[in-house]
Amino acid sequence: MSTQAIKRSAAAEQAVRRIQDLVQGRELAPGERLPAERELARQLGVSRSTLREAIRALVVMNILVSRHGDGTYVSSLEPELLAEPFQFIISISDEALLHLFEVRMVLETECARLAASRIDAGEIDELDRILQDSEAARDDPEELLDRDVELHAAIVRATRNPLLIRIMSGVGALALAGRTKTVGLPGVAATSLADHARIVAALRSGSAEAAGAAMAAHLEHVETAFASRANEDAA
Amino acid sequence: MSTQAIKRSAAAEQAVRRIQDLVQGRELAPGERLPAERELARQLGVSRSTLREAIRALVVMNILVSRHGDGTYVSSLEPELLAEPFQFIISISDEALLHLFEVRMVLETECARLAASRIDAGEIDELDRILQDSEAARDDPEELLDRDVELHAAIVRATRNPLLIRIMSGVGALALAGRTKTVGLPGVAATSLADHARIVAALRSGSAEAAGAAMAAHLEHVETAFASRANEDAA
DNA sequence: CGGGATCGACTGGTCAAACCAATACGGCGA
DNA sequence: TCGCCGTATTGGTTTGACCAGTCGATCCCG
Repeated sequence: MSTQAIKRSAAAEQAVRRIQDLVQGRELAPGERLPAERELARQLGVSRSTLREAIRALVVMNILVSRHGDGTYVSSLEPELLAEPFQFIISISDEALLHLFEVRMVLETECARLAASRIDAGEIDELDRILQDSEAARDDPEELLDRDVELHAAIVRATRNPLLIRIMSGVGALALAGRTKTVGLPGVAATSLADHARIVAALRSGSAEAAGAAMAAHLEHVETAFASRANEDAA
Repeated sequence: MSTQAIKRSAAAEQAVRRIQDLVQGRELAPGERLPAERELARQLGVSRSTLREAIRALVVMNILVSRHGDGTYVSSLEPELLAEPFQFIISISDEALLHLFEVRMVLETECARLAASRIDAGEIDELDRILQDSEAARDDPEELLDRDVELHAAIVRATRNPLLIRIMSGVGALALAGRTKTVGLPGVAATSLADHARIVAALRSGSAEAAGAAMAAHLEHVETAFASRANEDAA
């Protein structure tokens, strides 16, 4: 490890950058162990406290992993892991519910398309199981909502795209707030069950077009149901 | 601020989560000032060192901003700002970059479709201006990159969907890291100029289909250019 | 001789108290 | 009124101590 003393000011910031560069430059490989804090602090010419601030920052970003009593290691650096904190960016927003349907329409239909060509047998089995559970919970709105969320999440996962999964889980968190308002509407539950079955069938057939269309239709059903209820409320 | 003592173990981790929740729940607004470290540490029931680790982590993620001698503030929370630290992800692996292309393909083509039906004359003028500036900067990669980003951002804004704009500005910040790898490739600049002109023309005509197709074609060009470079590197 | 319990060295986690350094702000003087 | 300066306040860094897990070698017992 190439290490040079760090000037006293902005020491923590520079320590972060230094370590990050070592990781980025592959001088520290995924899974590799860092020197002990006391030793690394000495090498970098900063105090242990300052170094710990730097390490903590990188741990929170899932670039490093600290194991109490053992040591600090470079994480696997899987995109899935590194993308995790990214979700925060979207979950910040709150004025979003109005435009949520549009975003879901864009993202989820395309997710369904991608999933159609990548989903494997095991995942299709999982979708079938969720459908069965949904049927069984036909009269339990709470349970139905959970299965709803589970189904959509499983489809997104089948895209195998970590970034997309992160973005959708952010959007999904927002969607949850909206869904609690729509699931209770008369007829929506039954319609959604049928829609979901159609989506899964399309995924099984492997047709991207059919899967996308089925998802789009589903979202449209929910949206119109929500819109009409909003109108009734206004009346 | 609602604060409760934190159990001694995993104190730093919990302090991060606590503050993050306050920000996410808007109990701490963008630009708002946090209590002084010594005071906040007392409120959270942790030592100042531990609290500083938490604060440092959030500073590195651009969620907080510390000003020496002044105080610690919540950042503007602009998506571009929050996404910046995660450019690291893209630079780490080409795999992540491919995921990013996929996400852009999904989102930006749909943005172009939406924009086609909502864009107004003033925005089209702006796009024309950007195109002209791009032409003028044909031989200045730096400038060309800026205009590239500007054009894509303008199209996204034309969707008039705040949530979509938010998500895309996060994705756009990530894309920045990738674009620096692609802009310099021979032929890409010229191809992109032509692609951009075609996209703007489609938007002017108001055809959602044409706009989406033009955007999809553009992204595909860039992706294949990158993929072929990656192959050359491997050879 | 084999295997399990034990102990100690090492590692990260937390705390405390002090001092440095930059900023804000109020009072003072020109 | 304007500008300077001092002081209180705030973040930045350091040091040293102790707590709390983990690992591995050693020791003892069966």
